[in-house]
Amino acid sequence: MQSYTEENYLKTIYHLAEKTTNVQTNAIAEQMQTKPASVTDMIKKLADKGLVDYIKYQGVTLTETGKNTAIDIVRKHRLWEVFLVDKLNFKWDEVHDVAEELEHIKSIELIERLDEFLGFPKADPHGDPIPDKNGRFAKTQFIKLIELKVGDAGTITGVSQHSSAFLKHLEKLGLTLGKQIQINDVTDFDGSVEILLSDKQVNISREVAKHILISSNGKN
Amino acid sequence: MQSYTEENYLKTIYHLAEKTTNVQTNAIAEQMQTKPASVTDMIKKLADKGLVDYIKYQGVTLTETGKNTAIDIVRKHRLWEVFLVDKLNFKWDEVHDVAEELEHIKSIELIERLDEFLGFPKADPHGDPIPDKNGRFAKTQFIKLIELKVGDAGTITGVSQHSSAFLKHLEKLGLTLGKQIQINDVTDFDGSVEILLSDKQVNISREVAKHILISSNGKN
DNA sequence: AATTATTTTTAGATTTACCTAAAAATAAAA
DNA sequence: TTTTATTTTTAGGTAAATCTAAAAATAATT
Ligand SMILES: [Mn+2]
Ligand SMILES: [Mn+2]
Ligand SMILES: [Mn+2]
Ligand SMILES: [Mn+2]
Repeated sequence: MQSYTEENYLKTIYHLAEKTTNVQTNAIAEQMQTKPASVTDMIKKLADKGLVDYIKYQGVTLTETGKNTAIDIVRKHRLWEVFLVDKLNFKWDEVHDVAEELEHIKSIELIERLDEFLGFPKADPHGDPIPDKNGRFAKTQFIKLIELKVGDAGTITGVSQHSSAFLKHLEKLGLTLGKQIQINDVTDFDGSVEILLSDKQVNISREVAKHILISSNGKN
Repeated sequence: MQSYTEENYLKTIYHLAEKTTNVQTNAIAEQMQTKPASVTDMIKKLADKGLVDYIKYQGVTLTETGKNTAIDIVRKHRLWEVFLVDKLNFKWDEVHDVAEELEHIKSIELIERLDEFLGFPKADPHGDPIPDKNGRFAKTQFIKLIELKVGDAGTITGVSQHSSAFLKHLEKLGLTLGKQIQINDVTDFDGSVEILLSDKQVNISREVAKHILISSNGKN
């Protein structure tokens, strides 16, 4: 049984490991809004518990057990997000902090039944995949919108940035999950992208385009 | 802002204060499965925060703020219990421990929307009243089944014992909330009570009869 | 009223999750 | 390959919530 704090560390390490194989102390500290010294302390504890492999100065990797635990927390987090949006009418930019707390409720039964109640959803409100009760989930094949070329079309199926400001911005522009888009033009001047969305046209900055994930379905 | 622990103390004090005006250290310790010394420490902290009035050796009482905080936690606890039973199909004897955790999730928005989602329920699965968002609730007028006389009738509207064993027992006997009952007989030998329930007859011990709450609706 | 029993509080420790400041190891630059 | 910069760890300490053992206050009995 892990403490809330341990669970948060495991989840953070898991997410960081999606980008770099060896997760560094400083990266964890930044993500968790804490100090590197505190991270070292916690890493030692997690290593003692067999949840991470740790060699001094070489960063950490999750063990099988550690990874499974992390995936389970991710599963809970995403299921709760679906609940908040689908059932309680939260907006997709409002759910993260509450889910951050709810993910730590310890009851297998609860999460099984919640999953069923929600109709066994495959993705959360941000398009991130929800692991099933065995921790399995399809590794979704996304392309960043910024990588599309003029003429390319696709469907918005995810975002790689979960800040409320970013999500609110997308919402205002009508760039929500499931929407069909096509690239009309890429502005020479600032690299901003002109998108065709249903009938209207929308212009988004490079920065925004980087964080929209597209499942490509045409024109190439 | 209170810690989970502080919230649990406040709730415990609130419940104990329903029975005795001055809540004693030992009573809190027993209820919270901790030692009296720990309780004294916590009481001092709660007193410093203005949540309880405390005179050494004289026990504690909740201040207005403390009472409001406690009621808010009770509200959350009971709403989550309704959610678990109504939406996730938990049995009434399975919800307590999970609700014990869920009640500490800190989000006013969450609980408002949950309340609405559930249809603003007035009572939890055990018949206990759910305070509204201003902390107000009707003080329900119950009679213990054991106090009824032969011939008296009424409706089961609550229980004063929440242990899983007790609730499972009631369920098996068909003595669930909303059921109409009538007292057929009280056995001389052991004081057990013979109840008419729909068409069948049920015999319950004095101990069980003490913890069933009836809203009397007839024959007197 | 004195004695005994119960309740409550204090004193001193422990564990968890943090912190700061300084030392040690590793990586990057000159 | 030194020197410098960055990263990571250690050393020593704090605050929250607990504990045990012992002392103090209150309540109950003789
Ligand atoms: Mn969390
Ligand atoms: Mn999400
Ligand atoms: Mn609780
Ligand atoms: Mn209840």
